Amino acid sequence: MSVPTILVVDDDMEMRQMMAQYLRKHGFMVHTAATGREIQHHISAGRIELILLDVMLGEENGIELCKELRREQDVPIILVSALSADHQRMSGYEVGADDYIAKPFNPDLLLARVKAVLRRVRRSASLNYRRNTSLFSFAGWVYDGKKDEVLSPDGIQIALSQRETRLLKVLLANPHVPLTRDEITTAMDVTQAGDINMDSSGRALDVLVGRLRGKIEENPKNPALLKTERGVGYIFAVDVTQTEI
Amino acid sequence: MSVPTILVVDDDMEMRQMMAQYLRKHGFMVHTAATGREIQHHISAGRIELILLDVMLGEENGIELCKELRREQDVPIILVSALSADHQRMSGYEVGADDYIAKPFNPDLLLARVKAVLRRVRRSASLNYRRNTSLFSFAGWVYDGKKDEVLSPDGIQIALSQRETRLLKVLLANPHVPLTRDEITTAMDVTQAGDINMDSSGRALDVLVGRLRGKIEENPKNPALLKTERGVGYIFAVDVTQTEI
DNA sequence: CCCGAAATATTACACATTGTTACCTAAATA
DNA sequence: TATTTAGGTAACAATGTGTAATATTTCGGG
Repeated sequence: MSVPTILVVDDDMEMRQMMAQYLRKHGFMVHTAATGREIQHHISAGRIELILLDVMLGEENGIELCKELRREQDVPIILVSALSADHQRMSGYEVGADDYIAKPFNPDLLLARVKAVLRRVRRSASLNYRRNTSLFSFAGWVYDGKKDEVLSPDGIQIALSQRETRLLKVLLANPHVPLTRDEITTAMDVTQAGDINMDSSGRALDVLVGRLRGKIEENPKNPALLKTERGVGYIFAVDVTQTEI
Repeated sequence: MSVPTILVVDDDMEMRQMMAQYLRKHGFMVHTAATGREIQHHISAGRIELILLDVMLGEENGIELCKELRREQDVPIILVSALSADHQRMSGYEVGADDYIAKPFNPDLLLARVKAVLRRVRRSASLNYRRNTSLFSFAGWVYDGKKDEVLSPDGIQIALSQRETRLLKVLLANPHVPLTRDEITTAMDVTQAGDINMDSSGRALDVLVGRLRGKIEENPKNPALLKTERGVGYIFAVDVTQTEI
């Protein structure tokens, strides 16, 4: 199993099947389980992306199970229960559930809430992922987020140093925004954890900008891309007003 | 503003204040707003970690606002509304809300659900962070996964070069395992995406090992930690059989 | 339009990092 | 033991990067 899968846990077979079928009908991969033991089994076996957990699980207690799962795992859990009093709901949230749905429920609403939780999880994941390796491109310039080089609009590879790459990354990630020296300096260090901070006081940034211009600008003396915003800092932008013949 | 803050948006001042006060009482930083315009303002001004958004916002429509916000932002949103019919709830989830709470609500339950969403967001974030920067330690040697330095068992900081750090990281991550030159070479490049592959043919690795030994070994000529496995490669290990006086 | 102060650019230099090469030593093997 | 082979290391070269000194540009006020 490697496709993200929802695990439906309920000791009532009918209920279990109903939920599973409904979710499958809407395009999800679904596995089912009836006991806590089986949950563990599924989790260690593969990629469970969300657990729909019944609170009253025969001998076992869904709340307890949820608490245990949370100790080791970060799998999102939606509790489902016939107990709908506020204090019962709250104990569900307290043990780390992501949502708490009262039975009987409207299956469409269940679906909506499942989607909401998944959306949240996936979003956070992809955002953080991008932070490190996404592709940046602007005005035809492409940085692959990995190698120390950029592709010019003509498709020519231009090798950069590590430091130059980081500078470019920060600027490309914020096109048309004038960045202050401090912002750039900070961002360059944050960009790649684990470095001695660059001293934002000295002229290091200016020198670096100069070097980068030397590599990516047609005419470094009169930069068309990496421009200076006097009194502010630098900006990566295309001047649309500029009349090109 | 730099502390994570909850933004409460409701055109009814009493309601707004009530929610804000309650959340503040429970340790949250809270800002309030009455219109969509103000939301934008708060978001661009600083770190809003969660928005509690009333669905019926005078002239404006919370659902629409939510949809718009989602287009650009990833801020978690909990919708609050007097409209509690299933289809109304569902339209809330559809536009990307993380939760939908019906008025009137039990403030404790609101709090629980706010916490549930924040927990989810923060968890995902910190997990992804760790993915890149976990801590390695072995036999008293600690590498924090970030800075280019290690702590010796005596707690002394030893500065390393980038390359040395990567080598150590690979070795620390596989203690007691003899690694071939190829494995080390590959791992060092994979470790940090975006590099020209190190040529595993030359003697670069040997030289690097020598340099690292010079920094971390008591007696570099007779290494006690970073040992050579002749015909294989290198290994980071403590020889327990060795009788130390 | 010119001057001077402030901001930015550039140049020269110092130093660290890192790979290569050549030569040396130690270990394995016949 | 002689020979062979793997690993160690010194010296060098190519880069990368920051600092400091110097040059240049920009912009507001005479």
